[in-house]
Amino acid sequence: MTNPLPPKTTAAAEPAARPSQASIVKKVGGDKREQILDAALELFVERGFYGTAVPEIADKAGVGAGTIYRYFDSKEALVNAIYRQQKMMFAQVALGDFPATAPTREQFRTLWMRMAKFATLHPKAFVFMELHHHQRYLDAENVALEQRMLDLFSNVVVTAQARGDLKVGPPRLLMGIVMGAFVGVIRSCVEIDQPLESADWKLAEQILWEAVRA
Amino acid sequence: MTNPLPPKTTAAAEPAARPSQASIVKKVGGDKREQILDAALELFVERGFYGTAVPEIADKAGVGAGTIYRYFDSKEALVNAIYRQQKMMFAQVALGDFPATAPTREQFRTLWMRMAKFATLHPKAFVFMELHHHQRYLDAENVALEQRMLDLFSNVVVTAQARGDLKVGPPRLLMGIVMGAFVGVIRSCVEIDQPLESADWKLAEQILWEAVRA
Amino acid sequence: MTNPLPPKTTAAAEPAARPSQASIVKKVGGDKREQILDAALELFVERGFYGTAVPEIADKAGVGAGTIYRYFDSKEALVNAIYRQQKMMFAQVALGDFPATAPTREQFRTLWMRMAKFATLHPKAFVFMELHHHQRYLDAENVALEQRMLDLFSNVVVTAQARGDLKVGPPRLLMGIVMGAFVGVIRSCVEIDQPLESADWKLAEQILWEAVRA
Amino acid sequence: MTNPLPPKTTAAAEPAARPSQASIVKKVGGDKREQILDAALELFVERGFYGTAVPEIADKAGVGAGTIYRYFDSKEALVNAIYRQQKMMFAQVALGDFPATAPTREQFRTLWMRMAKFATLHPKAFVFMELHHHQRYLDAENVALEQRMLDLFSNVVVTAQARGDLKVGPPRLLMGIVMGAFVGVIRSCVEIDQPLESADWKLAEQILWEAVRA
DNA sequence: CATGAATGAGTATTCATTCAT
DNA sequence: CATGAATGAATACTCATTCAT
Repeated sequence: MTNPLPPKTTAAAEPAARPSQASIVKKVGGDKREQILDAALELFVERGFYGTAVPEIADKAGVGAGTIYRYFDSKEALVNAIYRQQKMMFAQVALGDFPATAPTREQFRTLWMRMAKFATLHPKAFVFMELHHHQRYLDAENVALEQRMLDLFSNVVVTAQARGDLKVGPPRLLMGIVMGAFVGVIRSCVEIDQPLESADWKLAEQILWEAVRA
Repeated sequence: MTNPLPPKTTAAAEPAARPSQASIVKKVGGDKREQILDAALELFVERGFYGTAVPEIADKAGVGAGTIYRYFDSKEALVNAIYRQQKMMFAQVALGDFPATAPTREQFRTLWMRMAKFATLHPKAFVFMELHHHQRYLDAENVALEQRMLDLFSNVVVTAQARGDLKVGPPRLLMGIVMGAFVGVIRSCVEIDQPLESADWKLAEQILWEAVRA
Repeated sequence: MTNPLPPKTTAAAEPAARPSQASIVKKVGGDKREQILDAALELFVERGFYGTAVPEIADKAGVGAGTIYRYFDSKEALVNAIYRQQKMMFAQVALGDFPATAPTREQFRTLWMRMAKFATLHPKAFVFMELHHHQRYLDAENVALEQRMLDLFSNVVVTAQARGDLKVGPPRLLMGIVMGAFVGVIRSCVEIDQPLESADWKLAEQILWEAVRA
Repeated sequence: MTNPLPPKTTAAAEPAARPSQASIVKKVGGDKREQILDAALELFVERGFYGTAVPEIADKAGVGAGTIYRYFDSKEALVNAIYRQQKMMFAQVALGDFPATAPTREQFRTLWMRMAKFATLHPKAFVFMELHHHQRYLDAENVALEQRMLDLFSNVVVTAQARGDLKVGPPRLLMGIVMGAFVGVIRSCVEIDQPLESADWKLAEQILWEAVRA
């Protein structure tokens, strides 16, 4: 036993292709970064930010602990990067090409089903965003991002109220109800680790619409 | 259904109010314990379990760091004690003397307004319970306690569905919607640190009832 | 009896020399571990196990406090590693290639002088083993190791008694006398921090032989 | 040489038995002090000085933790008090009314058997004295006490050597051998928690005498 | 006198981060 | 670039000692 811990031959002795690539070989270089983000997301969801050790993330990502600091300035920067990434992806899915001129009923359905789609594809990401909402370690940019999205949603609600399609009342209240209910639905199926049926998503949508319609 | 959660819950698990008071000044003894529980609740809500240092709790409670360990075996025991305490208090308020024979509409209103009352009086406690739901450091007793409460709520829903008063569908889904919406409402006002008006609580109740009624 | 204590002793229990050296500079890696062991040995002898703080060990070893935990799981694991190491080294020196067929007189002299040699080279190690004998924090493996060595010595005594070369009487008694006297001699010179002359070692050997010979 | 260790240097150092009892009820007051000394002796032997917590001592002694500080200034003062007490008692038994004019053989036997008697009656005390020999927390008085006893023994040896009754050689060596062997014998029976038979004590005495006689 | 609740300095241990290889 | 050994500041927890009752 000369070398008790052989120097872990990382399968691919690949020549680093620089994380910042503008084009083709997006995979190789970005791989490590993605691995880290994925591992961290999962662990942060399971154990929280302070409950997760950086070496644990490195282990799960299959990289050295020091490597994480090549891609992120600090643990805090990492959690902020995840938050930003997920929030942007969520915004893309939920609000991209939003049918601004469609009837409220259709807007509501569109939003709900898009959110449902996102949450089904990325349940961890959704829970992550919920948990890290308003945490002290979120940076200014993420706080602003959060605010902007809130405003967007708020705007939709106010507009719909103005059209007389939604119940009158504090927009915050209506949004809180709808978003809260959505999270509640997500949780109810995450807890038993079993995705919701499509029919149930539609039922939920119907229920919530009846709740907030004028 | 007068006492939904019989006091069987391991009273022995906590030293309760260990300090032996001779007689008159009953306050002094239990005070320290309460101070610690209060301070910890607040900090756990703000920074999470792992994000809160024991000496911080001690500082905020106005006691020595070592004193915490006279009342609780460990930081984990402390968070479990808080969880248990709050959950029991919530159960007391929400489910104590529950109108089991009343019409569903009234049951719903009763439950909602009681929860609203609790959340208004103890907003931190409510957020605390939400955050610590299903955390790894919750002990078996608390997991069981959580389950029992879920079953109680579930039972109410199933009964009401059987009576044809609520929409058909997975009880978990309905409960998730209602509880989620409730949490969403709480959050919408906790975030701006401003309690909800009584009228808004009633509005919210009305909205949710319309959402789930048959 | 060439290898009285085969190296079966849980090599895996300790990471041995975890640092993986490429090849040449084999020293650097194991150095830290040795430094820690040496520093700890000295301090444990001077102040005892509980009287020695881990940072003190780190200071004396010239490493960071955290580094100790890269090499040893805990303070207890450290003291056990030292005990094991010293006991094995002692066994090697004292019992390695033991003249099992030689006359008792020569066996006695051999054993005594080897022990004397060891104790002269590693006086601290000897005192360490004496002090930590039968302490609560010794692990099962070390307890077994201790027992095995006792049995070996005991066997030698019993054999010699059978040959009629030693006084009759409880082997434990004879061993206690010889080993106790040996320790007494060591102490008498450790206390004044001055090694014993070779002539005195021979005198002591002569004295003890006359004590136990038939 | 009737009283080899004149009593009470620094009588004032300890409050002795402060509790003022006129005469009859001697028990109650001094009891506590004795209980503490006894409990501490036992625990110090089992777990060492630093390994024993003051409240543990209090528990075992059946007194409050604060009470210990009524009788001893500190934990260190307590261990010193025990050491002093035991050493004095040992001196009393071993050296009281020492047969200074008797033949060396008889002196040797007397000393050995008295020590054996003491060690049989107070095995814990004996082990305690061995373990705490030369510890940093022994105060000056105890160090001096230890030295005085050593000198006494040394004197006996030198005298006997001068008479030609003992082997020539460093007195320290001879004493180390005899005292070490004695301790070895004690240990050999303490380890198996079984007192030595009277016959074995005599055998050991015979063996050691043959070892050191001229 | 006796107590034991309270304390905070001190302990073992962990972990984010750095840096030599 | 990637690594993981090394670090020391920070953490949970302990314990000698005090002091109000």
